[in-house]
Amino acid sequence: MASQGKPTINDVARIANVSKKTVSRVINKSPLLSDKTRKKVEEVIKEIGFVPNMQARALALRRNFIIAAIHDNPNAQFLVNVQQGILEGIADTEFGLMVQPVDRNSPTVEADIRAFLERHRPYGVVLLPPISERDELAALCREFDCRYVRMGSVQLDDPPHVVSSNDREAVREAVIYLLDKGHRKIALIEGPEGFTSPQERRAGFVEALAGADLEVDPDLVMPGDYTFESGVDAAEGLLARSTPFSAIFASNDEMAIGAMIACRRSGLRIPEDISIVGFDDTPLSSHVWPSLTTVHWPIKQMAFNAARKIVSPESDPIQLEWMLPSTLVERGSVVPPG
Amino acid sequence: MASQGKPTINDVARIANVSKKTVSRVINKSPLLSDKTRKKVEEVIKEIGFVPNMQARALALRRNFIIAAIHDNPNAQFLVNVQQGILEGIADTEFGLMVQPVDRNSPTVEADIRAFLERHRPYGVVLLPPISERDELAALCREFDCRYVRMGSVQLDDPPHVVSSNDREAVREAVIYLLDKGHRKIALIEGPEGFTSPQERRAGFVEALAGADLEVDPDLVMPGDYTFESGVDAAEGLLARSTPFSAIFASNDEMAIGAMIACRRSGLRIPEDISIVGFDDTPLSSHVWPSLTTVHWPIKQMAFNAARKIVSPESDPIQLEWMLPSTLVERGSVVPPG
DNA sequence: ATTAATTAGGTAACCGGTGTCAAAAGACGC
DNA sequence: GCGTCTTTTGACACCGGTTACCTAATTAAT
Repeated sequence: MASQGKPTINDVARIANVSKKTVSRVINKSPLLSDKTRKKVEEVIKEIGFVPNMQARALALRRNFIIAAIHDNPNAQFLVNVQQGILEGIADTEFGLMVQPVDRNSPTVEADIRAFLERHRPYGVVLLPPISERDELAALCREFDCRYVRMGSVQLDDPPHVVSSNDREAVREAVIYLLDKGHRKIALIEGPEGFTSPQERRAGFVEALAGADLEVDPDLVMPGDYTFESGVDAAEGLLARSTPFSAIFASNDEMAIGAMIACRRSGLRIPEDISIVGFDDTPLSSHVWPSLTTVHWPIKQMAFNAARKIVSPESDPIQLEWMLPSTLVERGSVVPPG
Repeated sequence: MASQGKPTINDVARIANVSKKTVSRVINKSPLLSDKTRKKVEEVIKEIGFVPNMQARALALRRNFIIAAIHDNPNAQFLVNVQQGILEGIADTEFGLMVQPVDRNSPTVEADIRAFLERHRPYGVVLLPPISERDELAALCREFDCRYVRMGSVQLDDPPHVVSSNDREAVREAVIYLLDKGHRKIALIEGPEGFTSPQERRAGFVEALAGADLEVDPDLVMPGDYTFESGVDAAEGLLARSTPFSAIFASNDEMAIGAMIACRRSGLRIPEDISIVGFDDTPLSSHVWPSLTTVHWPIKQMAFNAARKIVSPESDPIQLEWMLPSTLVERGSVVPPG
């Protein structure tokens, strides 16, 4: 039977001696249906192992059961966390997850995404940072009558469609934590330019120093691009400048770990000589030695919320927060200076 | 126009003053069609921005354009590599990628996967290791008339459906490399039991030693489960046993890096006191200090080949290899002993 | 020129579900 | 027992494509 093609709604209708529509009502749990017929049909369904065909349903309903995650972020851990979050968010539904990476630098990004949406017409889209910041993509989703949620590190001005984290505040707290430990000369390794998340993180850094009546020393600020290597380079750059510092705040964990390694190569001990704080709380951060004190970025929870927002927009029993706090995770890479 | 619902094949037919079927022929590049009509229809298509509806096509063709990656491997880098490989493999097609993680330990894995296949009926499935080793899953795919390719580290007995790497041979070479450097006491940190990939890697290890007339010292073999922590534990265990050794082969990079850290905590220098070789060639392996000499596992290429095999089973211009070599990448974690 | 072989294009049914609306069945009041 | 109201069910068209089959128009062959 299985190999003879899967049974269809027509088979069920014929065997149960009812109309297609009645079977349709049963599988859609329509309330206007007598218990007797419902039971009868359900038995037939179970007996012949009928499973409704999604493709047909998608055509008739003019909507499918697919959520797409569109991203341009090559970081593996980030991506996997997001995927897990979304998958948990749709776990009790009929939805499935598609992934579509795009190249942020390609001149055809927009066309590529359009082609993807045209082809697969996902019911909903989760736009991942940093490309989620582009308003054109949101417009594209609207054009395709496609629900969308943008994940970001900043309050994008697209109210019902945003799930964000409060990076600025979290960085502020992290730097205040360093200040409380007694650090006064704190270096900053920044993220790539042109995106809001590094900006927010920088803003938090600046605010924290300002709160302690300190100014940002340009000699203690180094650019980076969120890669391990850039963290190494940045730390080496800082060390070369010979402006003393006792702590580093790196805008993400990878760079923080790169910085740790660069410091160690220069004969400095972590945390005795240099304290380091990262951002993201990747698994790696607890694996390095010493383990990295870092800001937990609730990316998985954000992705979960984004997915819930798409699959059950209003009536979700869980009260979902659209602005999630990032929180400091104290580990072993910070001690008082000196 | 865009918001008024997307144009359909009927719109094209009406405007171009031809039948639906003719339009269908155009979009399917049917050869039995005059250039004149083709051009006329193509113009209309372009003009009104018609894009064929996949859902409808899927229903009529009784097949959709989705490849699913089913996996139970939580390793982020692995997963992302595989996804990238598959995506590159389908890049010039109309296919999209769905991901479906499963819990290998759940008693309902099989039912879960069945539900997934029933719901989404993907055209093809790439089964990722280690769960790809389970023959029941292959049977499931066959039951659903679903193309499938199993990725593995060993020649599974399912000929046209397997893409594998030659782990055993690669490990053999890696250990011979250590032997050539002069190491005689080489420890092994194994992967989790019950899967073939660690077995293959172990077999390669044993073969290499045998080739040098050496026997495996049980004191120098430690179990692991491919996690960082287990690498730390294993190395500590080895060190505690006080059977001397000058090199470690770890069955994957994470454990190798865990072992590096454990050794260093014990005051041993890498590579001066202990040489270490890993397996996988994750990005991390070139980021640690010293960088890790490791076996490159061509997982991305395997995934690419798997995808090609699904989307163009016979006629692929590229001659695809189904057994890919893993090759040694020499970096900084190995020196002669003593 | 006539017929046969090709080629171009159209018609209608179908893929497997869903919406609309009306008919049938049951419940209720008198 | 009859009409009315409500609940349950079915007929039918439709979603947007495809296949199978058929006809009309060319072209080639005799």
